[in-house]
Amino acid sequence: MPSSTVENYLKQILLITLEREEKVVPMGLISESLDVTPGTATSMAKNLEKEGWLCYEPRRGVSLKPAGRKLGLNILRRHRLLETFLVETLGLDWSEIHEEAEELEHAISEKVLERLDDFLGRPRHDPHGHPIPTKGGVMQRKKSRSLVGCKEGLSVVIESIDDQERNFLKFARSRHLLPGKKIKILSREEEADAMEIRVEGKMPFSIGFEAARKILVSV
Amino acid sequence: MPSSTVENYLKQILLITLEREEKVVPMGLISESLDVTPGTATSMAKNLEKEGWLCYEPRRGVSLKPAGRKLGLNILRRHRLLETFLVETLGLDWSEIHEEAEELEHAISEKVLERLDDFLGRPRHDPHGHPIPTKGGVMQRKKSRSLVGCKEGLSVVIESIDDQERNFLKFARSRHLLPGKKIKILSREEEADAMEIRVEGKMPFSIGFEAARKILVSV
DNA sequence: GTTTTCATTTTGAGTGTTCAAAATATAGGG
DNA sequence: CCCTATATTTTGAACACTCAAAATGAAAAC
Repeated sequence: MPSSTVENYLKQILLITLEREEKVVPMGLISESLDVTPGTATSMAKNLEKEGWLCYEPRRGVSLKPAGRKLGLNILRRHRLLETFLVETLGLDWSEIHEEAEELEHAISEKVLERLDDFLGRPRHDPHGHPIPTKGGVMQRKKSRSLVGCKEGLSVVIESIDDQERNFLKFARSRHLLPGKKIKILSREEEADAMEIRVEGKMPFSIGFEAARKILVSV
Repeated sequence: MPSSTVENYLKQILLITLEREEKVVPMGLISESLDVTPGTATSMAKNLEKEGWLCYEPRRGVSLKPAGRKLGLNILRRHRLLETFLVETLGLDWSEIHEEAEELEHAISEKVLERLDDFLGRPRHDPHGHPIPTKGGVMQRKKSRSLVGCKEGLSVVIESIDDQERNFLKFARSRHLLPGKKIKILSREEEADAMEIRVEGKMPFSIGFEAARKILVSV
């Protein structure tokens, strides 16, 4: 039975793999995202290789083997289902569910997870708009673009919010930047690193490129 | 923040303290109930003392300090609320919830726990009939007697089932031995170590003293 | 008052995970 | 081609928890 440390490494490596669309993940990204020193990530990578979860190529990085990918997806499923439960059923705030799910995902059994899935009505997306992998380990990956790349005048629908940071999520909710909402890009100011947008039915406001980058949309 | 190991030790020590109605808990009972070697229990007791949870008197045992008692009660609260949730909301079987709750109790935050408590309607007893400590750390202790000590002809109500063992719980449920059920003692056979009982509305059957001991009742 | 028995403690070691700091590769710029 | 900046690896140590097995203490049996 893999420890929660192992589970965290594999989940994070999976997320980085998907994000970069690149099989090999350099050690730096791992140590940074898990907040451990580089040396720790290296020694852990060797352990994970010995246990068959991934391949470790010195000075290049790691790449998930099928077993590691499967476990990573499974943890992601747990995480996202739990987040959904915390918001839908217990009414927790969008901005505080990540840390909670981070703990619970390692403690919940397969059996309880499936019951929870039933109870929630087998949702396909979590509250952030991220897809929930199926029990079989399948996760549909739609190529969504970031708000930051959208031209003036365009109307788009928010697909997901790609940041777990508390304060950013609070901001997003306060401006009604939620999955499913329609928004229009009123103007772009290249020099000011900002754009002006309007969420349907709300007041227009401006948002910096850095923040807009975290908002994924579909046309 | 106490580790789940610490939490487990304190919860178990609390349970033994309550059961024996004796402040000092000998090391043997601890190592047995947590399934660790005696040496491990001793060295852990020293750590727990250093951290202020309890007093350790060599060759006598440990006794909880207020902090340890409080944390123990808190873990017990988590455990029993989670068991209730697993049965009431997710429909898990009575006999399988103990192990599940055993894991989750260390991962759930205070905040989520209180939301869960609200969601469940602030139950006072878990599915086994055990009292759930309040948020403030109060647990009412009714002196209930065991079925094994009941005389022939007596009618009693089941208060709780004092065993977490899967197979025993399965047996109990199959015979409708559940908290709240009324039962009548039809006869006692001292020599046979068994008694014949009838659950209200069901067929009579006999139960050994060993099993009857685990069933707590009120007159 | 010895001896036996049983519970408990000590000792020495191992596992998994982590860090800080020193050593080493690799890629790019001069 | 060398030199520097950066990413990565190695080393040595620590922490929390665990075990097996030997040593000790205290109570019970003789």
